[in-house]
Amino acid sequence: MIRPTMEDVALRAGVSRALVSLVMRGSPKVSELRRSAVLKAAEELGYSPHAMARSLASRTSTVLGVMVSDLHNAFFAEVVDGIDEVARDQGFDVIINTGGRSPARERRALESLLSFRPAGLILLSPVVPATAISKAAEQLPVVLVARSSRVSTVDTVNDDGEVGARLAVDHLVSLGHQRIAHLDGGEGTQAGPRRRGYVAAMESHGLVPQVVSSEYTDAAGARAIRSLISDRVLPTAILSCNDFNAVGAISALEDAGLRVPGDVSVVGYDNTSLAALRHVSLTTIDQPRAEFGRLAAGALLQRVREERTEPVRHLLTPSLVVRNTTAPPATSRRSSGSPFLSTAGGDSAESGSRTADFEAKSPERRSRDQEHGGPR
Amino acid sequence: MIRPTMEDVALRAGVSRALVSLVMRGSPKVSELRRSAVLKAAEELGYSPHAMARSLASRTSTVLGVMVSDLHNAFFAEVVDGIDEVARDQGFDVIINTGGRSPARERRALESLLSFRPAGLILLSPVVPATAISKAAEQLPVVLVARSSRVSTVDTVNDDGEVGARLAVDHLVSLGHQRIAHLDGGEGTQAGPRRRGYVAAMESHGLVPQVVSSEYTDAAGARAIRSLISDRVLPTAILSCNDFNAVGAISALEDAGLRVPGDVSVVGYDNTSLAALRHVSLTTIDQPRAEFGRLAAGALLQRVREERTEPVRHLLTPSLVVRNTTAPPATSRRSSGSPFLSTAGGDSAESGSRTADFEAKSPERRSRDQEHGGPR
DNA sequence: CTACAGCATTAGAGCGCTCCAACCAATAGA
DNA sequence: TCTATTGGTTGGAGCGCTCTAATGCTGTAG
Repeated sequence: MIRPTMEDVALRAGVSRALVSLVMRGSPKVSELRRSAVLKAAEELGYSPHAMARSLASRTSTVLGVMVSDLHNAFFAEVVDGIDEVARDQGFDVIINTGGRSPARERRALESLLSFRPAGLILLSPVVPATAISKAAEQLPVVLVARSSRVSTVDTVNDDGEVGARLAVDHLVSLGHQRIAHLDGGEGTQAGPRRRGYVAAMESHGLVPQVVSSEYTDAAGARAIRSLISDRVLPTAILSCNDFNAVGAISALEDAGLRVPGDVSVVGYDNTSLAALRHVSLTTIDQPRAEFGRLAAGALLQRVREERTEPVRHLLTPSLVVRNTTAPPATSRRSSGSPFLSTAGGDSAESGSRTADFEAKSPERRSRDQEHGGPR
Repeated sequence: MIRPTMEDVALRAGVSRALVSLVMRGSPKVSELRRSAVLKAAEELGYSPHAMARSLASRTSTVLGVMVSDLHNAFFAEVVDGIDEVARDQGFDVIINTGGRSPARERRALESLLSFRPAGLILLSPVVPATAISKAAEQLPVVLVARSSRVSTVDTVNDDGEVGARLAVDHLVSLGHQRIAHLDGGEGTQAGPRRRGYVAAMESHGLVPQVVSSEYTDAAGARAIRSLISDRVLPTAILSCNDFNAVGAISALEDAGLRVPGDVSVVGYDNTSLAALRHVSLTTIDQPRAEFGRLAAGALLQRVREERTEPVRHLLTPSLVVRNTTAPPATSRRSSGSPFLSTAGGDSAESGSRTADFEAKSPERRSRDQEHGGPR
């Protein structure tokens, strides 16, 4: 249970501790003779450097701290992949922490991460108050992902929810839909931009927005649909605030005897692995998650190396992924649809002519099966 | 960007560094006067102790390292929840790392974790060779979750896959099924016990096991079903190796015009959040994941405190969660079923009488909606 | 008045490492 | 021959902290 120190290696190799240090750091100014002797001794002793002592002595760190607000969400796993990739390339280690979406726990997690004196911090969608973030930013470089900030010492990486919502609306309009409702994400940080994008896109097509209050869960999606049905104001297409919500919406629609996409089209948001399951096969908006991670790590390392002091605000463009939950609306003339579909509204007739100007950005259909490994 | 040290606090409070140290560690042998003076100075300076310097000086650590083999899998998130809970209670910090299911990356992740000289290590379903694990175990306490080991210095926490598979088979038999196939998990660590449990359960009911080679992905589940259909040996019930596989199987069944559970019942394994989605509503086997984490952390801390030296092997009992993908088989007399159902086999007629002796262990139906938060 | 607790406080060594300045050949230049 | 120069090597200070032993300071007993 006791690990050998540099002193032990030096003794065994018959050199000084300082020389061992040089070898361990790959210094070029060590003779081949000594180098191999040291390496051999280290190998025999099972020595590996003590990261904390090293960073204490060098007053630098090769560690990046990452706080994940919610480990249950696979969204973050992919961001971490991107971070990991860049960090590894540049010789940095990553340590992760989680706050479980609770401000108190997150605060503790932040403190804990800080106590390691990492070179920098990446916070994935943190829920702690902005003051806690800017306080941390006084001590080391901080990058925020999926959360915005106005503090000039922190960089941010976000997706452009307005563009994403617009992509979805354009897609539905190009299919011929005119009555498109948005199941809103409520308080969620990204709900605002998505809602704004939806409203703006609808208006730019001359259509009437219909925002239904909902949440980021499948239960909330189902609830919203049931209320639309009982109010007899069900549209021909739904844009959910995220994939979970969309899946809940689909269930409720099917429970009511409606077919997706036959009677109602549904678009999700996030392109979680859930959406890619053939059983679900959800048309949705994809965010370049790994790219989020790469950009975040890149921005952080720039700060760490003091190559930049002005803040960077990455706003990534999401893309549309067309799968099997969207289709042209059932033509109202044939009226083959359900009795739930309301006949009111639709005061814009010319929107069909805009179909042509739609074009999905890099639609991806690649299978994501690899990602679904079960526990072993 | 420069953090204050203990020295700074001492100076400002007009005391010695050693006294500050005592206050920081909550020592009782400090007068109230000095204590508050120190605390005030620390607060004003925004001081917080340097974890690495502390652990270096004290030659102890309050950090538990956790290596997660796959962050994308929500299974591990819940295990981490359990670990976190216990660790926090006992004043330990948790740092997480991931190896992305690649032995090479995992090895590096292990090294990285080790370089922090944590008090102990928990490895969640690692794929590194056993030698790497036992080498690590020479340096600090190690607990394995979802992977077994024979090394006497490492503790393990696993679910009893044999019992889980038996629960599933018993459930299906109690519904009247006799032709039950198992879609096998192949090389996955837990696939063996599940397969053995399935075979043993089938035989104990006097039924003929039908093991179909598959994998832990939804694509593999679909593939397996298609081959069963084309071979005309589709049973009335399927026990998948995990939930993803089950969802793939269900899709393939539905694509072929079969109804679940009307024509074929399907049982998953793991009770991932996926299974709980109302759109999926999968009957499955639940593992007490948070309990895994709690037990792992508990076992680790025992070793850390040197309260125990003999290995501990936790084997937790899974439970059946009945949802909507299982039902009694379509009676063959009416033969309303599909042309795919083979008529061969079924050499045991008395198994129906065993229906009564089945009882699910703590079947849980509580909604897991809370867990499906989208990114914000 | 001295002795001796008992308590609060502190000096100083040291944890495993890095880094700087110094050192020591060995070679090159004058 | 003597001084620079270079490349390899080393001692020692110090990173921010803990911990042990020693210190000073009451207060009480002898």
